[in-house]
Amino acid sequence: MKQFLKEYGIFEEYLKKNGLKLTQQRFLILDSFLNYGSHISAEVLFKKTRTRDAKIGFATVYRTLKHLIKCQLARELDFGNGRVQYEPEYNHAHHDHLICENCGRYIEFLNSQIEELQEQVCKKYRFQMRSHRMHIYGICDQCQKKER
Amino acid sequence: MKQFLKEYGIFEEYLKKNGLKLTQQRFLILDSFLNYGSHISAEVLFKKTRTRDAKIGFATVYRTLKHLIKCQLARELDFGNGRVQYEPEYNHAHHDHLICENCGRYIEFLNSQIEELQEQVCKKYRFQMRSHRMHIYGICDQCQKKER
DNA sequence: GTGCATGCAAAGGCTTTGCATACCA
DNA sequence: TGGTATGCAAAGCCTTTGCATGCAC
Repeated sequence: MKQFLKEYGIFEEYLKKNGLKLTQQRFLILDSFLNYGSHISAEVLFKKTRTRDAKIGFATVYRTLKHLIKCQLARELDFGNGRVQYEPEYNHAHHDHLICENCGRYIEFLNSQIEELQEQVCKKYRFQMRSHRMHIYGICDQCQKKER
Repeated sequence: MKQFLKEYGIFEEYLKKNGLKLTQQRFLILDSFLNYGSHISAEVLFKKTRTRDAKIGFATVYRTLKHLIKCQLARELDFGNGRVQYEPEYNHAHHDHLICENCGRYIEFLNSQIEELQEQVCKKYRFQMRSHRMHIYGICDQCQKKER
């Protein structure tokens, strides 16, 4: 629990502000989440956390994730495979995803020209953008090589 | 059942090719789907079809939708609200969506520059694109006006 | 007639909720 | 001490599957 001090601080502040309690479980889940370092499903996060606290429950993981989203430490991602993924949001700039339909790998990318064009589109439709997601589905480089 | 002759033809051919049967229900569901003219959920499609055939079942709607996707008459869309939406694919060029988080309205748009940049991104990562989705979430013009 | 299709209901998978107990403040 | 948090299990929601009956071919 040495790194991610800022994130802990944000979570602590959020909990205090909302009259919520600073429990071991909540910080254990946050820590597992941040240490995973990539998109993670609630199930995997549950399992990861369980290796450190054998009694943790599924419901606690889901409830904690909701809090992490509220204080913008986490972000929800739905790749349309029936289970929501979560990824760290703090200190993690906006980006889009290439999703390999073969191995399930996610590649993050950011293209400022696309971002700018998105804003232009919104202007044209007088649409007030709050967030946006771009998902490109296909086959990644490594899987293409394997197929040959 | 006068319009959409081409779509009926495509479905018929698909069914025959795969040794499937041309049932009333299947064509009734296809017709309700095409006549709806916009993104539709399985539940709404079920209800729409039910007004024409009081005995139609949920499972038949889902099973038929799977076939419509296979023969590319329909396309699945997941806006991350827990239920999948379906939209006509035949004669309906690729486009992206602005999704109003207030009223739920979907606005379709297409920006060829964005499309081109997406291909460039894929090239850079040697990623073989199969499909892509861009969803912009926010508040639509009409809802902004109402808020004032 | 044969075999796929249907409709019903039950089961699945993921997520949320209810409730008694535990624990932070 | 008082009230929120937890863990368990049950319930919810959307979708799929199993099965007996029905219907297309």
